[in-house]
Amino acid sequence: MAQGWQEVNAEFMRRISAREWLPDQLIPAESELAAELGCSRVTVNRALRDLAQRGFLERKRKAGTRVIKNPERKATFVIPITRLEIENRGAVYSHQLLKREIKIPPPEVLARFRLPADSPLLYLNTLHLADAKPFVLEERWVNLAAVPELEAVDLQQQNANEWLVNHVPFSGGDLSLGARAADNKSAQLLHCGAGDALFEVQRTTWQGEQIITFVQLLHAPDYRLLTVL
Amino acid sequence: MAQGWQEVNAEFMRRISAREWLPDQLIPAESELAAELGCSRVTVNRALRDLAQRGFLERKRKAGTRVIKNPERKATFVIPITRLEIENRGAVYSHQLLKREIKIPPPEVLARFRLPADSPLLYLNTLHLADAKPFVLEERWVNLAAVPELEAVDLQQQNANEWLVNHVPFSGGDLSLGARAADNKSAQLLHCGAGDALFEVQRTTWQGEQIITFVQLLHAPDYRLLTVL
DNA sequence: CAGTGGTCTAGACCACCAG
DNA sequence: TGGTGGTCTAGACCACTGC
Repeated sequence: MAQGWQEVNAEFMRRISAREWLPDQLIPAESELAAELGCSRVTVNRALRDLAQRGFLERKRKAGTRVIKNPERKATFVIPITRLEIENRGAVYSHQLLKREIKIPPPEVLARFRLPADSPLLYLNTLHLADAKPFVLEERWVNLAAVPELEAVDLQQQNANEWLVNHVPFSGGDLSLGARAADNKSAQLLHCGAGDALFEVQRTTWQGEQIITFVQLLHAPDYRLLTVL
Repeated sequence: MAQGWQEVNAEFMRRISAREWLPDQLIPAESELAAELGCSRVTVNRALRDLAQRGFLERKRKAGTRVIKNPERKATFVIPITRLEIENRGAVYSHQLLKREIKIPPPEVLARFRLPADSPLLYLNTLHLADAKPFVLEERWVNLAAVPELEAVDLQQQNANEWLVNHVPFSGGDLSLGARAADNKSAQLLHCGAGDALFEVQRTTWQGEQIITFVQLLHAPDYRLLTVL
């Protein structure tokens, strides 16, 4: 007789895998399952809730619980702080602030911030190095209206990424991954050839309705983002 | 007085954001918080468990619960079935099976399968198209010892991805994302220039100890993988 | 050892929504 | 409108682990 919710969870998982519960099919109600397995309904609920969160079941009040046909596999990536990512590889982190200026960004950047056409933003261009070798080239736009304190920070010492993480916590954001050929300037900075295929990450971060920062990361060749399904 | 666990959760989140609970600092025990908020300990537990799962708290028996210093942002991507990904964009899906043969793979592939040096695998080369335009080029190796039924399937009709999803459910896997320059053959198939920067996904899928398949996806230029944090 | 989180139970009320 | 999942409560036992 199953006791813990993890055992119950595993048993339900088995039934799905073994096709005892068919895709698109309703499964018994919580109370029935609880009676069958000899545990409380709360335990069944915990197990089913977990399976639903992991994408194997769909639950609706009154309608009941059904098995999902094509369970979508989800991959979770950790969005690391660059310094920690480098240090976790056992390398020494350093960074160079290549440019820092307040200016009006190009229209495609302004559009992301949903700001009027003449809004100045803080532009930062930073090269992050691992063991003194170029690791990732960062271009960042910061909405100073949202984080005015950043203007006074010495970004030679602490990079903007880290300062923002520590001072503007728990915001939302979106992420876009792709590939881009290195232009001449990037190639020079990253010590690679012009035209080399580089892994690119673009991230917009906001808090509430306000957009805080837009950052584009161009990684050195051969960089790969890894995860487990 | 907070009643539901989501309210309790939000209140705790507020305390973290507002630095009432400082990073690296222990927070009161569940029973204390329950007394303070006037709800049961289970409700507090549910709220704290959620915050821990989302990476804001670290919980240890006896040691207590503490606020994490640099909360890691996590991004979740859905790993789509190629056909559905294309159809969700409103395009018509089709695919071409370019090659299908059973052969001994190169050593770097064999190593991923953890198989002896002379193990033959099923090799599949498939081009997936959206509205008849090349979308992604797939190279796949399948361990037929793990899924012998696949050998008899007509993969002109149903692509291997879909067949595997529907017949070998709920396996684990790992994922690697990067950028790669198009070689001549890939460029021709994807209708792009040789050397173009392409977004590459490599995925290994296993069930239990057995490795089922290794697949490499080369996306057409300008493809981007999107998600929300 | 003792305090913490992890979990189970039984019973209860409620929100939702398909029929 | 009744059945379903969502959740709360109070009390209890247990596993882990820092002291």
